Amino acid sequence: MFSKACEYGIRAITYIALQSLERRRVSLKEIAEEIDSPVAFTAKILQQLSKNNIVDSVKGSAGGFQIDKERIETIKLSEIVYAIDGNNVYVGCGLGLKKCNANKPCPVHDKFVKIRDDLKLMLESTNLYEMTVGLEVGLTYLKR
Amino acid sequence: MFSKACEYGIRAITYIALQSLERRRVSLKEIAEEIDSPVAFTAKILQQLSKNNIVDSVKGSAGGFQIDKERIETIKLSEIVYAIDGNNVYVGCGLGLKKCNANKPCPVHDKFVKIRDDLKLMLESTNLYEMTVGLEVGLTYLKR
DNA sequence: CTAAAATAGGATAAAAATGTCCGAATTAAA
DNA sequence: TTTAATTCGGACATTTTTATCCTATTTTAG
Repeated sequence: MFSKACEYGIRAITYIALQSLERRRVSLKEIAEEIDSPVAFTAKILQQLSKNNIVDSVKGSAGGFQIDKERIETIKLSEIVYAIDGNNVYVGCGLGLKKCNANKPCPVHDKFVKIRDDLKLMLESTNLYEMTVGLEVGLTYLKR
Repeated sequence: MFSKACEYGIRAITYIALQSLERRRVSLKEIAEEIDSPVAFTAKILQQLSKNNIVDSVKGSAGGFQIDKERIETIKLSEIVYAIDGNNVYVGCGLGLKKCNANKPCPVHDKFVKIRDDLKLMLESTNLYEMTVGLEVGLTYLKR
């Protein structure tokens, strides 16, 4: 559904959000360990998310990544996905047609629109805070 | 959502089905033209679909691809997708975790399960015949 | 001021997906 | 029986995605 980069990105941001709730700034190394992802690759993804103002990065010793506590509830899963995978998830024909739309639809246009709309709605209505809730109490996980 | 190979595959099979309704066997060349796909790559995909008994291939002059008329209504979109992309679409965590399940779920497990189940249901309940219906009357398209 | 710890970012490498080429095998028709 | 039209299948090429490496830069602490 998403690229590997996007999967790592979501997991990374979720972990950062969890720690940011307690005002802990976390290092790339810690993030990669906690979400079980390749360090350098994760760095690239976080750079991109930083440029898109989803996460704040601080250079230097004692630097790392964090998210404004107030923003954790307002950042939507859709924004993270968009920052990494662009609008590939939403746009584009299920059968790969360039100009598939309601006027000139592919044979499964309507059925795909339904699925995509549901996905879009889900991503847009899921915020970062919800994603952290289960983690604290060991109900949900970010690795394995 | 699907790989390019799978997109071409679905379009190819749909075109073959459309022609098979009138007992026309079609060549690779014709298929690739009608669905606007790379010829040699489409050949590989059709080989695979042929091995999975979704399409019949006939070698030699006047050879080509066709589907038993009776099977067109029973072949499901899900079978085509499975033959090319395997169960990637259904299985696997949205965030890329190896062992994500109801017991040890990722933070968005339930929400993804919902989307995936809907997609699965859609693919399993869509047969090849429905996909050809609009094509004959110019309501749906397989290229552009 | 220096050293250590961290992110930034360019260059490169490896792997996977996509796409091409060509000869072999098969079949129908001339 | 030869030729032409076709699929089959292996090898190769290209592009994209994933991943690594290394140096530069920034910042804190001593």
